[in-house]
Amino acid sequence: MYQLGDNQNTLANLLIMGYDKAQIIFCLYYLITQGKPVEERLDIHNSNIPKLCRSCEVRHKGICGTLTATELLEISKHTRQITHEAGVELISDGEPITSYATIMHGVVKLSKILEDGRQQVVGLQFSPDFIGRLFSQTNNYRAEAASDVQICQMPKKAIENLIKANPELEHSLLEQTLKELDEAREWMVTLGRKSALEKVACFLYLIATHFDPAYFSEQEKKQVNIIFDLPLTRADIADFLGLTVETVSRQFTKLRTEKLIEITARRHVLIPNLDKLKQACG
Amino acid sequence: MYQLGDNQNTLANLLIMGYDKAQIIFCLYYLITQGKPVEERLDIHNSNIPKLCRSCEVRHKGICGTLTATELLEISKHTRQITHEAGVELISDGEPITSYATIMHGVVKLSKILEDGRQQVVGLQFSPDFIGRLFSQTNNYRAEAASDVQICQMPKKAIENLIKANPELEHSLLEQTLKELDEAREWMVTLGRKSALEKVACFLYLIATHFDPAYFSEQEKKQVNIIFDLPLTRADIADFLGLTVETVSRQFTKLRTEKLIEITARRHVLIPNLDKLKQACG
DNA sequence: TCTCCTAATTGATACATATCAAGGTAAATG
DNA sequence: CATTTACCTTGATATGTATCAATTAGGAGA
Repeated sequence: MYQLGDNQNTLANLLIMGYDKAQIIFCLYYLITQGKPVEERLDIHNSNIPKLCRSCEVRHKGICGTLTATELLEISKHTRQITHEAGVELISDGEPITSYATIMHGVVKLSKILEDGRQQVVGLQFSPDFIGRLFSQTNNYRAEAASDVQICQMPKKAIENLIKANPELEHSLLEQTLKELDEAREWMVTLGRKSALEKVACFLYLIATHFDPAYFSEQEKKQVNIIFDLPLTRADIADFLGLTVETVSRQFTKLRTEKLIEITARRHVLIPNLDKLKQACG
Repeated sequence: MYQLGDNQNTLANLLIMGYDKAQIIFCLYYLITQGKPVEERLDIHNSNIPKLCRSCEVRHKGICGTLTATELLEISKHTRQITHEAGVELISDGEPITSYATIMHGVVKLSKILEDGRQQVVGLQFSPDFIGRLFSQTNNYRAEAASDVQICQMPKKAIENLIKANPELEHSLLEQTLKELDEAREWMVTLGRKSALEKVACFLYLIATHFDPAYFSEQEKKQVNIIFDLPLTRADIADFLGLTVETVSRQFTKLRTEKLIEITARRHVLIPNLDKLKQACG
């Protein structure tokens, strides 16, 4: 039998802060396996950076990059790093917003669904993007883990208070929002004015240049093949491009016969020449 | 012969601040017709609000709503209210950004053009929206006056300095950017997943609810017809919806035969029942 | 008021993509 | 290891929208 002890209050606070049951169970699991209070995870003697954040790859990127050590310490008291399997719903359309998150690993798919079931993917987000609609009571899209993802989640209130106190954080969020708006508008051109083949080429180009930027730029320098696993199923790709699965599949084979891509396993793609692929984007 | 006098420096400053020739000629015109220095337009004895802003309808809306009297006075030294005819290009894609603006009247069309000439309208903006891509060196879309528009223009530097000094302004801009992102994503659903008829219905619904909100809400209360002039040509509508002019035209006639709309003159539209139109949006 | 010019509509046809249907393939499960 | 299942591909056909072509309507200017 595991004794909660002082952690009981901590867990109660999680409830108040809007964490859902699954998240709290995760914390319980953490406590039991680690066998020590949550607070101890922050080691301020060793360094000014919270223990939780020290090994975090996005620590200096995204919104965390703008925070001071003190702020990071404060916010890290409320954040939880959570791993989700592909397919898990992170945000439900129309539901009240309780928390925000930063993507540490993986790809998150934002989508909207019409009453009759038609679905449109309205955005893909990668590390270190911030997910959740700021300053709103309810979500107006659905977010789902496209691949296995690791996110750093924090309660709505905590972020909102931090924003009020830190104009630099708000600036960073404005920059990300502007970037997302640019991307959304760029995608509108693809959705509205491009052929099926161009759409699929665009999608592959997007993934090739976003999925693992560090890896990509190395590859790019070497002028060799770019290899990656698609983070989406054909159905998701179709919903992103405003096409059907069948059409997406046909364009994949077309690109393959034109030697613009190679497909080994279903999701495994190799791009021999990124420039050529870019030209196929229209 | 008109003597510039002290205004010569003021005009020279306009050049430095990045105003283009047309705008400076407008200022000259203003000076000549008013016969007094630009600075006198600010009357700080009468009230704390700059004279230029006092009669402005968007004074309490958009970004101006967040400014203090002092800030308004400061910024109004650099702002110029400019009227443009429909069709005038306000922002050129790929060009350096020199100024931003708030829309006072009219509709502004944001578009992107592919090398082969295909065009996609990526946004429509109404009063009191802010136009221009913040924190970027170059524009990544084109902005054009869709109707005759009146804008309040200010140099890039002036706004950026004001943002640094005033977190509330940055918050307001973040809110608008988030709203635009919501709208862009909503439109992606329309572009990707809706039929031509639904697209046109959506467009009409959008205009009906945005064009003149004050007028609309009165009409709405009375449950009577909504009447407005379309701010776009059929070609622009087609580029907004990812369709051709012919298809747009056919859907207009279809909606007309289904009694969802009436078209008197080419651009003049009457909507007898907004709810029915909304249902046609899918 | 008339004429001209552009915008908009309408018609005929072509084509791209959707839809319906049937396999095939790789991973998951017993 | 066999079986199931979900995912993907391929084929045949249908359909919605684009394209090409002609006509009409409306507003600007003479």
